[in-house]
Amino acid sequence: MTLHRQSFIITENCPIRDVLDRLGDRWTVLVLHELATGTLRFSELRKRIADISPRMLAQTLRHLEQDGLVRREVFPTVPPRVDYALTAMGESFFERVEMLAQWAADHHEAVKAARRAYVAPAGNAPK
Amino acid sequence: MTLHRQSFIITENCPIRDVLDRLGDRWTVLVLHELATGTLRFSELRKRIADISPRMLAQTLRHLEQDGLVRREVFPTVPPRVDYALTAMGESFFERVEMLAQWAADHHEAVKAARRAYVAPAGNAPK
DNA sequence: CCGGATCCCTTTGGATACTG
DNA sequence: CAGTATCCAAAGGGATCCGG
Repeated sequence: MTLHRQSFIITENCPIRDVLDRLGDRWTVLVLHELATGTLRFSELRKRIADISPRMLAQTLRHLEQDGLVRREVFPTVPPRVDYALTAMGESFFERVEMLAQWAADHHEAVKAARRAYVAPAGNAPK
Repeated sequence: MTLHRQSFIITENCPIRDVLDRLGDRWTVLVLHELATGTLRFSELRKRIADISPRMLAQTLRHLEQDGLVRREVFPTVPPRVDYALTAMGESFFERVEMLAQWAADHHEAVKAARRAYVAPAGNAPK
């Protein structure tokens, strides 16, 4: 999500953006969800998420690591082994995300009902 | 965010996805933030968000309306006037989003510090 | 086993033009 | 005023190959 100059809330380093940009991509929440269950290796994460490509898994983990939400530990064995785990900050972040997920679960039926009941406003097409 | 078959958490109608897909786009949170201050007209929203295009504002509002988070009221006057306001569900949703934003504000410095301190793992480039 | 580099297709969203 | 239609550029992300 590239940010744009000149907006009410989007300033150069708006904290809200810094968080939401991460939630916006397709995999971050899933990775956090899996790591919340405990330390996992790269290949274990791949198995659990199943349809994530190694490229996106690595990228997602790099971002989370960079932000201090995930800790990466390398074992110089052969074959190599790399462990990933949530940091304390990662856990506290995930708590909030879970609360949002809880809201979603609680209101999912209401949202789906609203979608079914919805009728589009009469559009005014040009031409 | 197109969902893919066969994943641990991503099922056909995963509630988490239903929520996060909305948070992921660029404008939803901003629109919610503005509407949280009270009822607004289309053009008022445009002024407040400033760099949103009419296309994206309309699209974002349609989505929110469809999900039952925003109520749309048309006045058949001339010139036309359309009001937008959060529904009760929209307000309760925004509460959670704000809690996430609060976390972001609280930890923004820590995250930025982590980013500065971060050194990329020794890459293994081909060739 | 871990994960970077490259290629390429798909989706998102900005700019512009137009209508009821 | 309140939108919709169309076109197009940029970003996201999958597939594949490769090297430590």
